[in-house]
Amino acid sequence: MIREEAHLRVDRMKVTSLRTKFGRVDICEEGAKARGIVLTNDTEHPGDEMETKLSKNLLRYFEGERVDFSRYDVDLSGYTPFEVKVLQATRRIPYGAVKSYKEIAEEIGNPRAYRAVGYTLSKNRSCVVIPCHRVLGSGGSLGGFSAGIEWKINLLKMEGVLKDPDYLRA
DNA sequence: CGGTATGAGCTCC
DNA sequence: GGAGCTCATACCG
Repeated sequence: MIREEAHLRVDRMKVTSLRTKFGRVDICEEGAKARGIVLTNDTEHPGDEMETKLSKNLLRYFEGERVDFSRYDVDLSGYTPFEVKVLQATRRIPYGAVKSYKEIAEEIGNPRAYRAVGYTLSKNRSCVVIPCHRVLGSGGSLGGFSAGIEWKINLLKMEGVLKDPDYLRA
């Protein structure tokens, strides 16, 4: 019984890679639910790209289109209640906008947990759909990014948030 | 810049 | 079940 359920899950699982101008992006979907979006520092590409609604919209996004991912279903299993609140608050940041770690902490009713907010975002499995690149330090500093700070800079520049000289003073 | 306060989660005993 | 550690922070001098 457990085996059959596991099998069904595997059948519903789609994994593919997208070629973007910033590097390869790996995505994993289960049914209509985003399970993981990984920004890699890899330029090589395994081959065919599977077409799904999410992959098509991600490609549009990486081409510079203003795509809203806030209605996509995202897998939040395995996260603690605190982490879920952080990730949901982060999801509500619109395209081209930013918030600070502290503002996220305040929004979820735990104003001094700004440091824990950063730690939580470092564990975000679904980049872009949960736009953790839109969370910066409170003075406008970049903060960190687990996929590499270049990704954060590129995405923010693409969304029109950062002008070129801005990231020189990280 | 450097130090300190700070909270969530994890590991070890 | 707590001490001790790690973090993508904030804020002050």
